[in-house]
Amino acid sequence: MRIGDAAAAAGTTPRALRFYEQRGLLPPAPRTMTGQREYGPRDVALVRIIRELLSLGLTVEDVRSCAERLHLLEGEALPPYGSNGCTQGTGVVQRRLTALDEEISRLTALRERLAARVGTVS
Amino acid sequence: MRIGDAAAAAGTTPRALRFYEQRGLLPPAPRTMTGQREYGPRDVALVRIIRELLSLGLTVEDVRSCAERLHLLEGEALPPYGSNGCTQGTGVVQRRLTALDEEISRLTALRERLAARVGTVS
DNA sequence: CTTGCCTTTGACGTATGGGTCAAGGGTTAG
DNA sequence: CTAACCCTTGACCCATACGTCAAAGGCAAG
Repeated sequence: MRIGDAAAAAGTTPRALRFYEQRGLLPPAPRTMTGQREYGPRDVALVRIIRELLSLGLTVEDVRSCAERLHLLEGEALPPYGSNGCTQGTGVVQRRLTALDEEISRLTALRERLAARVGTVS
Repeated sequence: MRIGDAAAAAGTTPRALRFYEQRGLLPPAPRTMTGQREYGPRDVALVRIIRELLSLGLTVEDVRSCAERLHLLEGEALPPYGSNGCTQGTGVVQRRLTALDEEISRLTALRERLAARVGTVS
């Protein structure tokens, strides 16, 4: 499977896959004799996981920091998320939750101050 | 008053003042014969208002869109914010409030989905 | 063999609110 | 007059998660 098909199968673009590899979210893909990347179904599944984690608000750096754990998964089984694998152990999700809470508080306070400026017109 | 003093008086930097002027938040400052910008106390007050609006979460574009109303203020009186001047009439603040609410909702939903992934470990 | 799509790398663009030089000229105190 | 600081414009920098473009080569079908 070449990059275009793998990207489509994972619901994204070749550019994103190269980006994930460059940033260490994906292990370097094996290459054909002519230098083209080769992907298998496990890579597609891995990309799906990465994209889900990113869509949940984790940063590229967050995912990269637990990328080794993702790579360690052998066989065809994929991690059940809640119980082991990447999310637990590093605390990266906890830190993200904290950051999200802080951002929500900040925006809420901003909203209130802004609303106070314009009165209770709503 | 030249730009450095005006910026200091308004609690910011010369760069910011040039930036506001370039982006249309401030009217173009009159120049000396040698091309240096000249500011008065009213300009300083205007910059303070701009900075407060920005700190309240309005974007540069938001403030620019009501810049004319700000410029219209004559005499030494400054607007009481809540009752007239920029904030009311254009709806820009209302739109910002809506955008803030949407962002808060988005982050809150994200927070919940992320928390659900990791379980109720907290 | 050629056409046309796919892949490679590298470099630049996106939006925000300015920060940070850099080169050249103004201004003021001594 | 000169040092020391101030001002001018222009251009590049930050961080995010890629998109887009470009030049150059690979691959399968006709």
